[in-house]
Amino acid sequence: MVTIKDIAKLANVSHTTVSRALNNSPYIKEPTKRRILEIASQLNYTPNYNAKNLVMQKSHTIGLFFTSISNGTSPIFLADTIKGVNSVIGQEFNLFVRGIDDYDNFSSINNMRFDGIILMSQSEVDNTFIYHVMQKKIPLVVLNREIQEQGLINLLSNDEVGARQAVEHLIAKGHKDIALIEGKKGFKSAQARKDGYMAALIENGLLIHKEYQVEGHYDMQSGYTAMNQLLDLNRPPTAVFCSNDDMAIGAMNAVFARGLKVPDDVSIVGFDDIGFAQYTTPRLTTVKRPVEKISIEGAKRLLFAISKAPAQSVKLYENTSLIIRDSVKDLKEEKR
Amino acid sequence: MVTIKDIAKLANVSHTTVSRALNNSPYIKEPTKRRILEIASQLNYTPNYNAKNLVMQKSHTIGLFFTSISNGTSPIFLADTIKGVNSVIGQEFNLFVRGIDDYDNFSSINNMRFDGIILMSQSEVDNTFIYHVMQKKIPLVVLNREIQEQGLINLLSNDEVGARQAVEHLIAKGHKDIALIEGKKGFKSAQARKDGYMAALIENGLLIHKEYQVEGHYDMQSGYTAMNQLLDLNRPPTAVFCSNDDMAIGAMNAVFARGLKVPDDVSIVGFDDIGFAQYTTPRLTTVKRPVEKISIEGAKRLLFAISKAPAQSVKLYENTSLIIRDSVKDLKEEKR
DNA sequence: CTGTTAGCGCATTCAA
DNA sequence: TTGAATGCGCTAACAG
Repeated sequence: MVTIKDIAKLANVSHTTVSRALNNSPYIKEPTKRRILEIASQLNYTPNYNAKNLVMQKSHTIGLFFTSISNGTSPIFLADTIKGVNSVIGQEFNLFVRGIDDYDNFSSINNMRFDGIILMSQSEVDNTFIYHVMQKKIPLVVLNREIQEQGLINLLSNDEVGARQAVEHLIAKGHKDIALIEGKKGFKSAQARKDGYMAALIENGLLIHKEYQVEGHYDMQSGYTAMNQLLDLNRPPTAVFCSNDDMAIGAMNAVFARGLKVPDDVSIVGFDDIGFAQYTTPRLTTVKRPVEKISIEGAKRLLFAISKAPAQSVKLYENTSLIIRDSVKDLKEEKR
Repeated sequence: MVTIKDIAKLANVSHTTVSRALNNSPYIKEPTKRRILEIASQLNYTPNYNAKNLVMQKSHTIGLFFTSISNGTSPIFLADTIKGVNSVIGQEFNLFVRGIDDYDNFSSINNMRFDGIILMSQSEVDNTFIYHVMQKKIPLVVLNREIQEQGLINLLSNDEVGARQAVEHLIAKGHKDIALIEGKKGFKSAQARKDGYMAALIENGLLIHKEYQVEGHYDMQSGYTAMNQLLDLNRPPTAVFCSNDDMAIGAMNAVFARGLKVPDDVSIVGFDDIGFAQYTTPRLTTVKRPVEKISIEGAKRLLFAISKAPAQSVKLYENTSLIIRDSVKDLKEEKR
C-alpha cells in the first residue's frame, strides 16, 4: 500500500504537504500541488479511509436499514428502495444494507460507523432502533412510517389517502359490498390502508361488515386463503380491496379456482403497483406507491443533513396514485 | 465516545491490559479481565472500528457487487441475493451493496476497505472489475457466471442444463416447432440458455429455424413484443421457451391479447421460477434457479476464505430444477 | 506557503 | 501476568 509518506519522499516534501495537495487546501502552491498529484496518480495512490475516518471522526458510510431483510419485505420493495438510494449517493460513500433483525443489540450502530442512516421502516418494533440512532446523534431519515419524534426526517407515502381513493373508486362504480384483505399485523402500512378503507365506507354511508375484513400477511398465499374465506360467506362481497398486489394476485387465483371470473363475479383492487400488476389477467387496478421516489428524496435529504445543515425535523408526504386497469366492474353500466 | 483509555483509568490498569481483556487474550488474569469487562459494559463501550481496522489492516466489511443495481437486474434476483448473503454474515460484518456501474474507476476498491467481495456477475463487462479485485488480492467469490481465472471461488447455476431440460420437456410432450425468446444480449445467462435450447433441438434431430429465435431483454415488455413477432409468422411455433419468467409472462399476455389460449394454442415455458410463476393463469411451467442457495453458499465460502484458508480455486455448479405446471400442452395426448 | 509535532483509538512489540 | 513505548495512515495546530 502506498501512503502519503511514500509520495512525500518522492516529491521531496513533508507528508503534510502531500496531505494538503490531496485535499486541495488553499495553503499550497499550484506547481507543488500539481507535482504531488502527478506522483500520486502514478503511484496509484488511494487514501486509507480507516486512517482518514479515524482522525476526521467520520465514516463515509450510509446505513440503509430495513425492518427485516428476509421477513415480510417484498423483493420489489427491497429492490426499489436500494435502487433509489443507490442512485443518489456518490462513489465516496459506502452503502451498507442490513435488516434491524440481524442485530441482537445496537452497540455497533454509532456515529463512528455511520455518517447517516436511512431506515425503511415497516413496523413499530423499529422504534427502539430509532431511539438508539437518535440518541447517538446520527442523522436519520425514516421512510414509509410516520414517526412523531422531533429531530428526524420523515418521508411518507400517503397510504391512507391512497386506500381511500381506491375504495371510493369501487363505490363510484356502484359497489356496496366491499371487503378488505388486510396487511401483515403490526405493520403500520396495514393499519393505514385499513383506515382508508374504513373512511371511504363511512363517508359514503355504507355499512361495515366485520366478516368483510379478513386477515392477510402481504403474501400471495394469504391472499388466496383470505379470498376463499370471503367467497364462502353467505353473501360474498362484489368487490375486494387487497392491502397489496401480492395478495390481490393470490385472491384473483382463488376466484379463478372456483370457476368464477374477475371482474365479472368479483372486482379486485390491489395496492403497490408492482411490475406484474399490468400483466395479470385481467390487468390489476391498483394504487401506486412512490417507494423509489421516497428513497431518492430521503437519500438526498440525508446527504444534505450530513454535509451542510444539522438535523432538522421534516415530515413530507408523497402521494400515491390510483392506476385504473381492468379488474373492477362497473355495476352501474350493467344496470342500463 | 468512551475509549479503552477511559476504561483503563477506572480500572487502574494500562490501556494495554484493557485491550487484552476485550480481545480475551490468554495473558491476563481472570479476575482483572472480569473487572474490566464489567466496567466496559457499564460504560457502554463500543470499539472504534476505524482505529481497530487501521491497526489490524482489516475492514470488517463484505462487498456485494452486482453488474448493475438499476439496469437489467430483476428485483427478485437482487432481493434473493441480498437475502442469501445477509443471512450468512454475522453482526460483526458490514454488508456493502453496490453496482459495478456505479464506479467510473476502481481505485477505492482495495483490501483496506473490503475483507472480501462477492460478485453476482451478469455480464462480461464485469471482467475488468474481477481482474482488479484479484490483483488487489481481495478474497473473491463470483456467482452466476463462469470465470476461467484461477484463484477465486466460482459458484454457478447450471443454466444450460436447465434450459435443455425445459426444451426436452417440450419435445417429450410432442412439440416440434419450438421457439426461443432470448435474454438480454451480452448477458452470459442469455447465451447459456440459448445453448441449452439448441442442444436439445440438435440432440433430438429437430430442425433449427432462424425465425424461431427472437431477441428479448429480460423484461415483460420485450416478451410481449417477441411473442407477437412469433405469432405473426406464417407457421407460428406450438411452443415457446422464454429465457426468463418476466418475458414468459409478457409472452402469455401477447397470446391472450389475440384471443388465443395458453397452453391450448401455444405452450410456454419460463426460466427462474419467480414467485408469480405459480399464480399466473395458467400456472407457468418453468426452471427454478438456485439464486439464494448460491448466494448463501458463496457467502459461507468467502467467510471461510477470509478467516481460515487462503484463496483457493473452486468451481461449483448448483442444479436448476424443472417445475412442471400448466402452461405446456401434451400434443401426444391430443392425438389419441 | 511549508514543515514539525502531536494525536485520533487501538494492537503489539519488548521489558519488567 | 502487566505496563511502557511504538506505530498504523492520516489531519490539524503551530511555528516558521
